[in-house]
Amino acid sequence: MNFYSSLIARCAHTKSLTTLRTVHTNIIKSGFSYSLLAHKLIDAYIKCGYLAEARKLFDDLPNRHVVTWNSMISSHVSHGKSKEAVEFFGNMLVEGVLPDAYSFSAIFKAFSELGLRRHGQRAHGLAVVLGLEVLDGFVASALVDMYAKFDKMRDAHLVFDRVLEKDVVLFSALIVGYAQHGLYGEALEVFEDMVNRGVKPNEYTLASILISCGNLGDLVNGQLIHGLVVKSGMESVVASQTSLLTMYSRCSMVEDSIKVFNQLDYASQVTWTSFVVGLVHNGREEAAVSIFREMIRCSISPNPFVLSSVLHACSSLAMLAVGEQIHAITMKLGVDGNKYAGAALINLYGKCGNIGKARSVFDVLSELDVVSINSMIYAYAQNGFGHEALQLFERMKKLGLVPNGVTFISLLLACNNAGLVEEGCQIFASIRSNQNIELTRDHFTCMIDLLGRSRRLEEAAMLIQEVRNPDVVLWRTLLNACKIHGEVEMAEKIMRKVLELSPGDGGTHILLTNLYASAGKWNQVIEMKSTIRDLNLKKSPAISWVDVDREVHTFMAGDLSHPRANEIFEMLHKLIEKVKTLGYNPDTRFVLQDLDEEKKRSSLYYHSEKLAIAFALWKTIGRTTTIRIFKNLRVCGDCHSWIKFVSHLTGRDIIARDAKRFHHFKGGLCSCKDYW
DNA sequence: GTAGGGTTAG
Repeated sequence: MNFYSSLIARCAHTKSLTTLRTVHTNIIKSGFSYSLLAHKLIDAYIKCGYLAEARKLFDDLPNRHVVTWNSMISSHVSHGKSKEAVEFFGNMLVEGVLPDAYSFSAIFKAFSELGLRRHGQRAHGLAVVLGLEVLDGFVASALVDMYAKFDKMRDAHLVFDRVLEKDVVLFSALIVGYAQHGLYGEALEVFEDMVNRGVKPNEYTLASILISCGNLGDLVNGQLIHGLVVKSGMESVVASQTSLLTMYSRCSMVEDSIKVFNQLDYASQVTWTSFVVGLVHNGREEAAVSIFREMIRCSISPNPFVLSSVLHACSSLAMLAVGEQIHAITMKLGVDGNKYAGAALINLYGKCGNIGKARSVFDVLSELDVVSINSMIYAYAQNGFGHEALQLFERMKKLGLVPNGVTFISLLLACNNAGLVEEGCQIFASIRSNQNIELTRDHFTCMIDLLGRSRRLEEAAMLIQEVRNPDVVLWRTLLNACKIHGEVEMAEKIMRKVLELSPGDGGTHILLTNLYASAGKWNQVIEMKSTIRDLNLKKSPAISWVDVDREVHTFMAGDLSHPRANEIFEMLHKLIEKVKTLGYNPDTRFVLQDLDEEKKRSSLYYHSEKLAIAFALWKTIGRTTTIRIFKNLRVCGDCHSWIKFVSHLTGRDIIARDAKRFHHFKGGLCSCKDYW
């Protein structure tokens, strides 16, 4: 008996299941009544992680003691089998065995995991009746944790208050609860209380409290707690390090977060992830990509968090090639159906103008939610696919998902970029009647742009009246519409309004100058230019860039600085002569200087977007790849027409992303259907 | 003889 007993104990200690089974068989063979050893066997099977066998023994056991019930309950909870744990708990009550502190501390977690709120409350009542609620720290902290997970922070705090001897775990459970509900100030208050009472925080407490400081942007407390981490010797604990790093990056102290990272002996997957996320948060996209690469080199498998984050970095830099590599990694890991990674991929392809690929990512998503559909609607919107965006909105409604503010902004943008005025008006009306969506300035701006550009200027002006504090952007949107339709008088009125709001607004002066120029009012142009000079307003220069073979080349108008300028200009001249025979006629209305016709024409020829395209075509002669160019301002009308001819002439697809949207040129046509 | 809380994302 003692012999077997110690054998079982050894198996449990070394977690060797095979030996345990041999011992078990031998006990049966020896004809030994093993009911005396059964408890030990159950315990050993649990320690070896073999719950099925433990259960078999347990089911055959006569007189089951509360300790064995507890073992069955807690082992099932910790193996993620909360449903079974709840069944054990119920059966235990049916058999008339009273639960003790051990049973409660395990079972509350099962309830919260299964979302069984009423069960949890009933069990809480029983714990109160049995006098176990607040006397045992384990029970109380499990209760606090359960209520926090049920979003009942008030109940959590009430239980907490009733406990007389509060230990570090109880404090931490409440702090974590507050922090996870975004109540960082409350978390800090509890932490302060804890320190005042002389309860020493541990790594769990510190991790949560650092996150709270970070999210509050409270660098002072953050640094204080950093000191505490060092003092309590918790510096080398992965979670403390990760939270420290996150705290510094949320407080915009990137350099400090880099310092923390560089001092690590070992970084876990979560640490790498936090670091990359922090860099992206702080606009350090390139650093984020290179850290991500290092992570891969260190054989750390990336999770959807870091993939999503680094993909966002790629989209904001329009690094399509790198993004595609990461897409490949995502597929290899089999997480391309993950909604976070998927939304980031859709965003990437949308921002790089590859709507087909965005859609194919969307189609393999394993779970559709509002955000993932929003990403796809936004991608369609940016690229001028209005009808497709609207169709997706219908699908969203059919799936029973509730559209949010972002959905409506994307839909209005989609209508705007596709010139779908009536549809846009309908969407706007449905936002008005939707109780759950607040009409924001962005919604108005979009709508005013849509109406204004389709010459419904009066309606657009009426709409502005509804906005409480119309800002410069809003007025400038209307001004832009006036410019498109040559409405000088209205524009002048608006100009006065804008200058009241913001006397030195450069963009407005430039818009009005351009309007006078396109209306041929050169005297006013000269006047405006001198005002601009007096105000010392600078017009941001037009820049276009193009990514050829993973190298970015930048061009300004008439730019001779490129090392291959000769070849580029030669190519450009050839292109211009050829497209002229196809019907291209330089449109000098887009030259905003008072020059003679010939000079106006030649100033058009050297616009930055034309140079970028000529370069890309020269560099990729003989290939059929799509050319992608980017421009910091809106693409010029003459260039737009020229690019259409070039796409027809060369048979190449050209995608231009300007400050506002995408243009896909193919076979002499543009996806915007000349409406932008 | 059994038990508690943490760090990463649109």
